[in-house]
Amino acid sequence: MARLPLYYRALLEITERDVETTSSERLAELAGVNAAQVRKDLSYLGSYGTRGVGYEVAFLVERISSELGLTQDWPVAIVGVGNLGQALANYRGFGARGFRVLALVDEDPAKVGGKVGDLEIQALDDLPELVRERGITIGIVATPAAAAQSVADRLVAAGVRSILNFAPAVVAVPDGVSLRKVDLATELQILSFYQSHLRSKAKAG
Amino acid sequence: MARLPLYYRALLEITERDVETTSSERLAELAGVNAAQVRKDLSYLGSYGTRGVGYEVAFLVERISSELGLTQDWPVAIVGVGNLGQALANYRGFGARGFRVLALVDEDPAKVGGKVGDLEIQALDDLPELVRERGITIGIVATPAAAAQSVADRLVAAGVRSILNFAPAVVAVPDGVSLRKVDLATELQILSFYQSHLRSKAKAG
DNA sequence: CGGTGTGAAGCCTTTCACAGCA
DNA sequence: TGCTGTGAAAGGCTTCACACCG
Repeated sequence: MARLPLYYRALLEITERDVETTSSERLAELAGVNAAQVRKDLSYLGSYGTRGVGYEVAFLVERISSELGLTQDWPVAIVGVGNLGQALANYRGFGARGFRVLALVDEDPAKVGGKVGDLEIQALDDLPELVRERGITIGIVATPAAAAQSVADRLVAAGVRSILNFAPAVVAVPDGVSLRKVDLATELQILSFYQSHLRSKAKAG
Repeated sequence: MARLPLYYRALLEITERDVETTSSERLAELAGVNAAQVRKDLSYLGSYGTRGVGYEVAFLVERISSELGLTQDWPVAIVGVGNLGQALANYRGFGARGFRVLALVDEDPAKVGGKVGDLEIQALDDLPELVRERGITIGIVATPAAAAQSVADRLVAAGVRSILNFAPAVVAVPDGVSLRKVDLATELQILSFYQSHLRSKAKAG
């Protein structure tokens, strides 16, 4: 369920305010969705609310953490150390929630051996070894479009089962591998579309 | 229509191969969607296909460009010049399609006056002036979560009607303003969810 | 009372299937 | 014959509305 991370964030916010209990309505507001939807989503995890009262914040945080698999660390490899790859490597938002960038890989021999923070950039051929030794479970593709499919193939071959693709290209993966994409140019084009048509309400996708 | 950018990209790929005509099936493959969907989407722009033959590539590129508003330049301002903001400022993928980063803004006085590439970082208070003078139409929010809402408010107040939010926070905007969000931590959490549940097929969202 | 849990309705998107035209 | 354009069916997701319980 793609909304769990939203609820998770909302609950953390509530926690910071030392509130012990919350309602679906309050959660809905913080997550920017409908209250009935919150209840339906949460009921999918089990009946953890108290009628007339609401949900116990601490318990729910625990429950969602476990559902999202945030109780353990997930070693991440970034392939393609250009502008974007470097920024992602330095981005603090990842480490905060158990995602640790433990490998940087680039095709360009001139970049191999260089460092970003504490991490050394390694060659594409080292991927299988890196995945094995560092327990990499998630691969981030931050290469140009042309390289994306072949990089994804090599990640899969190395044993990675989750891929986040930033390259502006359609990538195919075998069954059993999860793929998500973030396409910056597409996002801007969608905004441009709405701007041209003077409509309102681009969905926050 | 959120799939137009995909078709656009697919068509550009086809153009590079000097192919003059293409079918919905071929487009579907390149865009990673269903063929019937391609036809339905394109028919929404008008009946530009030839039965028994397919679509004329050059014409369709033209038509979609105009629909997406890519025939003109869109000046962009980036607010928040941390790791991510800097990377976005340097990212070539934007400029390629008419999105020009013409302003960098940061709240931190220590950063104001600094440079990223040719652009000088300016103060938040300069936003209205920047928007007016440089014709900014799109604002990119690359601040920490806590600042996101207030930055968005200031962008809107300055006259910006399209916002792309990278901060991990829910942001509200008035009617008439388009908002899209890109949440890196959420994407990873969704992958983590699928990984924990050993399922396949995370939708490429 | 107040707020959850949930069947049912409603809405929107995707897919099918095929008529119709070059 | 081949591929588009599109009505109709299917499916999925969201919202409503309310029974039920603390």
